[in-house]
Amino acid sequence: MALKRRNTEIKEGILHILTGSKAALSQTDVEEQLNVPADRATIFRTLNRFVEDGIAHRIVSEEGKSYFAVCTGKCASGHHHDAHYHFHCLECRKMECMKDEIQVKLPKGYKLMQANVVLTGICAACR
Amino acid sequence: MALKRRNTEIKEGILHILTGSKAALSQTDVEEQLNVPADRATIFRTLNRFVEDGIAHRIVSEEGKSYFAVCTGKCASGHHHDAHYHFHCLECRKMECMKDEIQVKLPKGYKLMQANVVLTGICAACR
DNA sequence: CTGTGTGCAAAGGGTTTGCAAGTAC
DNA sequence: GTACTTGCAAACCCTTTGCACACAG
Repeated sequence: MALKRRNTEIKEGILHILTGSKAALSQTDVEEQLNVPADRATIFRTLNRFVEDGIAHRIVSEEGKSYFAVCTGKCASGHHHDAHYHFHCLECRKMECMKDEIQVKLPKGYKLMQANVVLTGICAACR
Repeated sequence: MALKRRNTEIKEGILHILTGSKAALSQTDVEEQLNVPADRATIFRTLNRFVEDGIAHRIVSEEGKSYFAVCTGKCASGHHHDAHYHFHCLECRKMECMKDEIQVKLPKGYKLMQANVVLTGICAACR
């Protein structure tokens, strides 16, 4: 079972940033946008806690960096429906969450637990 | 334009390993399977060169690690068709290349250049 | 008061680079 | 001989952890 959570300024600040952002944000992004001073480790732990608690989901870019975005409705703790895909723009570096989910037809016997789908290219705004 | 390539034992050894493997391999995997002694940096550069030259493609796992696999036919230098998806087994840690390609319907104006699709779970062999 | 949250500092792990020596052609 | 390759060593970047103190409930 999960630990109890407390409300703190930092947590709410981070959540507010995530909620207000259309794109998924890296830890560094969050760090820069946060107006409350906070340690790297704190942000790291907070983001991970959000993922654990089903508040946000993590996307790993093709560069190996983690990005975070608030979950849209369907996510529950430990059971994410984040099979929607993401678009990472090489120009503006934004990691956008796309609405559509990918359709996967896994062979027999395979148990799917998570999906990490990142498309890379140039977004509409940058062309 | 690309540099000229030379044939060396290390390069051929690495290529042989990749060709003979059904799963995509990490740099460490290659390092362990290589019978010729080779430096980390060399393997790193060789793998990257393979990707540049269109011989192999790179897949980044949900953990941020890179995996490499030989391209299947359609890949050309700088223009990969690696939109097929990959399955990363949490049990045996294998990164399998699946044959099917994902279908993506990108919004207008988006230019797709690369895809990194990794599904995570338990593979058939591990259940 | 109890246990979660935070900061500081340091380690970890994979990736990347500079430079000089080695070697394919 | 030229220029691509390799090894060594070190740097890099993001991520992660230990520990002691701060603070919400």
